[in-house]
Amino acid sequence: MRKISESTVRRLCGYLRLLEEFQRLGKTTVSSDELAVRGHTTPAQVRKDLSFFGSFGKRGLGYDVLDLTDRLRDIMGLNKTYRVTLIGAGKIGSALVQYRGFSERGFEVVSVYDNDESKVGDSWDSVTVRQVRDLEADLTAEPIHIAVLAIPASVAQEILDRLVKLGVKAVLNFAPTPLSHPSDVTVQNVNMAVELETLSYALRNCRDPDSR
Amino acid sequence: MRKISESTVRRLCGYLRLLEEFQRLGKTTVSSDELAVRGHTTPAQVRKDLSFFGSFGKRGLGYDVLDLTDRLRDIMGLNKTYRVTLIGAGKIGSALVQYRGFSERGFEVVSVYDNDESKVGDSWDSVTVRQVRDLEADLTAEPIHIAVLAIPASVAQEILDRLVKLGVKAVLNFAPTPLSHPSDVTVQNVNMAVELETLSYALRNCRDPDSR
DNA sequence: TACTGTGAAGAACTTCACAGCA
DNA sequence: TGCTGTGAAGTTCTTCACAGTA
Repeated sequence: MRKISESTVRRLCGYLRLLEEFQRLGKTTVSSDELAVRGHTTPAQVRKDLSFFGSFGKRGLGYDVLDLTDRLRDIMGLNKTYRVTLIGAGKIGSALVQYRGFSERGFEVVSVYDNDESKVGDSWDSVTVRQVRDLEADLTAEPIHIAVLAIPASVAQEILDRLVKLGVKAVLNFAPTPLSHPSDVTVQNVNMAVELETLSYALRNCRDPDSR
Repeated sequence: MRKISESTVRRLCGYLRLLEEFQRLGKTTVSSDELAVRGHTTPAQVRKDLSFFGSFGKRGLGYDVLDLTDRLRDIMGLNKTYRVTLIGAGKIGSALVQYRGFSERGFEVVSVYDNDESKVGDSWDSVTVRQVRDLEADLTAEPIHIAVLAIPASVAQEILDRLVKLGVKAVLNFAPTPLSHPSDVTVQNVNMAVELETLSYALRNCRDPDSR
């Protein structure tokens, strides 16, 4: 299949969320126009995004809500449960593990690691915090699909290297530093500082934030 | 000034972080090549991004680390303190308020709101959780620069509308729903579900996650 | 008739390649 | 000589516009 751009993939996630909303509202059919208005994009964009994967609509009618939901879930690989491990038992990690959207969408946190002995052994929901030095032994015994890095920038590369050696192919990185990794490993970066600074830039350049 | 793309702005944040790193390492001068390698981009991209704002380098030499840091901080509007309010005193909100990178970079959380009476009055660090119905009175008395929405999708639009009426021009939204807002208001969306689903898509489409 | 699916046009972004300067 | 700054070329992404069909 042709290479799909990251923006398309991210929009597909959005359509999925909107479809679930339309479903709750009792709609059985939806047009590219309705998806576009609700999702702040254009009908052409919606149709183009979907067309990369096939023809899911009916001309003159639109898309069947349930059918399109299923197909998108399939395209996104969301019809299975993913085993997730969290590295770093700090505040961000804690908030993430407790986040319901996580498990609701099939992402199950099966283990938490930290190198701080005072945290090791703590019980988090149903999982116990383990020593990060046991990573190799544990992940070899019970492989995981996705690793979440909620650790300081200074140790992120080292941990990522170890995860890559263990065969992990998908990583969600909260450490504010660019990480090197083989091209068959996907690393998604989430960086709060970048989001805030983007807002700072917007305030700075569109209007003096103190001028109102 | 010409319109700068969001990708450029996000990369500028990255350069800033790298410059601080180079500074800690004692480097006084840096080339577009070094920034590119460390930031996983290209030298041409670095130079082009910077060139939108001026000529900060010396031909044959590179960029002065301290000088470029200053100029970038200025471009990004990071030479001032921003007053931030957090709406939603749940887990995400709690993790955010405690996040040090926040205050270190000049983003000061000055108030927290919730509509849950059992949370109102709680002390969070130095701020007390307030009733969200006091939003109008409080923000009129003491305006803020940035609002962070850590609330359910179902109430996010309503709260945003109230914030817009109060003159807030920058919002960081953690609610997993597209929000409508005037074009002079900047809304940055952070959506954990999208990040995880992007990883799911990558696992699904590059290699069967169970095949290793 | 109403809306999809899609080539083709247009816009935005990235990379190239080289002139110009310390 | 070495590296920046920048038009021009190349590539990717978005929008247009219309043929096709339920």
